[in-house]
Amino acid sequence: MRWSNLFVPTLREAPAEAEVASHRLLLRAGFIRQLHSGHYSLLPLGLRVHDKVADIVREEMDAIGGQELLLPAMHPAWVWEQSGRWASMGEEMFRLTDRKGAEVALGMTHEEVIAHLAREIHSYRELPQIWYQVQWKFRDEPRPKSGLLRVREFAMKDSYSLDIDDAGLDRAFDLHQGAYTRIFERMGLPAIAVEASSGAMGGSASVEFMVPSDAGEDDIVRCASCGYAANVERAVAVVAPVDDPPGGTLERFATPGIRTIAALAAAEAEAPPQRQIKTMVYVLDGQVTLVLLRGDHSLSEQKLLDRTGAAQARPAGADECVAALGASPGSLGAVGVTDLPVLADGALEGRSNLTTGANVDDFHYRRVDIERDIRVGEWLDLRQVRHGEPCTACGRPLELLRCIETGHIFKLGRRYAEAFEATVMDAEGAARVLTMGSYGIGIGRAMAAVAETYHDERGLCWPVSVAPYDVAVVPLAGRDAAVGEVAERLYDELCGLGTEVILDDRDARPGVKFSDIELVGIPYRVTVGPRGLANDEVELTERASGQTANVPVAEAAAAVRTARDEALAAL
RNA sequence: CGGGCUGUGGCGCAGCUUGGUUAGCGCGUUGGUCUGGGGGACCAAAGGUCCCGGGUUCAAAUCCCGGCAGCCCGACCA
Repeated sequence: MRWSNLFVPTLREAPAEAEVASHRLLLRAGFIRQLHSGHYSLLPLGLRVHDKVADIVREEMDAIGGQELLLPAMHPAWVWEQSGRWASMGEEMFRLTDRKGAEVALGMTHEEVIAHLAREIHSYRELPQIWYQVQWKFRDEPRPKSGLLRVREFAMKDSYSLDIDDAGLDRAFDLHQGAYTRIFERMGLPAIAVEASSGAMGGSASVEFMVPSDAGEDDIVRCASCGYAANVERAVAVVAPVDDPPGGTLERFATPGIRTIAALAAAEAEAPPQRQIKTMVYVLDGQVTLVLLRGDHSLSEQKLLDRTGAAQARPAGADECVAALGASPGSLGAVGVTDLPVLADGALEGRSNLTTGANVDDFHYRRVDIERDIRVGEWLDLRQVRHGEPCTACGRPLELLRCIETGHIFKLGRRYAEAFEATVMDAEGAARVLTMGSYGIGIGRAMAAVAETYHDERGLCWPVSVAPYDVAVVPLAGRDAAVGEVAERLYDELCGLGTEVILDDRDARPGVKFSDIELVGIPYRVTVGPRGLANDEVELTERASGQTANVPVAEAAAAVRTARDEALAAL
């Protein structure tokens, strides 16, 4: 490809709305353009990277026996009604009505469609199956952001395993875990497989693939010494015991104007945060519920959902607190509460001589013994793990890492197959409901994660496996015709060797060409100039390291090919 | 959904507080001359519903009301 024919609208300055590196650079380098919040056009270079990512995914899916298919992006409402998700999905699903008045939706995932298709399997002899597609998903995200990282329409590779029993599902799950590990390795992404919550999907196992990045939206916990890794939604850590001095009888005392844990700790020597009870009022599926944590701990809402099985949780409003407990946030507590469910985090178990709100504005209780004074309905793990807390497996400090979720695999079980009556005959002639797994990778998000991982102050630095082109040949022609001829010859030679090459044939100054090529992030640059040609040499520069070597013209193409192949093999 | 910020040529911005020349600057774009190994110089030119609608006023990019869009934080989110 000649640069002069290529549509690469590079920008010298990043548009003001772009904040994170991948967003800024993909815009500046002419890979993407926004049409609308959360909807991006992939320009020629962007599409090439996107395709390369998708092709790596396809190769590894094929390698574990996956079969590619393509399902509709638009679904009739009835398939979602059949699984019960038409009602439960809420506003995240784009819904519309066709000319006949029929309700339809844009698919945000395809479990239903797969389960419906799976009815065509009748015998255990036809199992197992792994079906996958690279299809556009539509999700009406409340807040699209960060370029390609969080959008409302995006390509996802989603695969689904169909098995007759749990052992088969386990096998399919393990195959996917292996495939995902190879996929991210090949893209150069240092993805960490972590235990995760399966969230609204349910299921017995759930692993997320997380790429560390400040641009991410998820936190994981990792133990560098034993390898334990989990999403904070699920992570556990050792809680160092707190020494409670001997207490005594419960006592109410005035705390005028004190509304926060910190303010109470400042006012009361006997009430440091770890000796307070934090009382949070939540509405779980419509039921007002008290959630108790140690004062210095914070609640993980996902844990609350997972542990209680509630579909929805939201903090109660101030008015709801007053209605339920008679006081406003800041003076709330669970002492004496008998008419509301009380959930408490395990870190509070056995504690005494604590301080908490008295359910009267501007009053707290001291010397609370949690077993004696509070009727705890259930003890649950609800707290969010903090950086540096000891690992439960090996005792070493855990690290908290911000990450981009690039893949998620989980076992669905029989929920969807049951809803669609996807059953097969087993060897004994009995009907058995299929069990399914569901496995996703966001293609565009993975691409953005690579951009987040590989860039510098000059621009993008794509790993060769996903780079839009392998090499750029840059003639510094001026009026020197020989330079142009050598560049053309090298271009042909490189194409012939199977490398993907751009010839920068623009009549532009060297600085312009170099800057653009570095911004775009082509892994190798061959510079052809009169200076080098005087010695029958060209320069070979590696984008990532900036290292340049002089190479005889006759050997240049082969040198590029070798360098590329070696880099590819190293991934 | 709550909080904050922003909408002015393709991109980055100024002008708005205190209404009043022909709406300006840098970059980019087009033509030309020179230049030719890191965004070069000079000359000439094109390019604008100042987000939209209404209002106030002799007069609105500027003030007022309403809307829309975008970004950030939070909430939410396989």
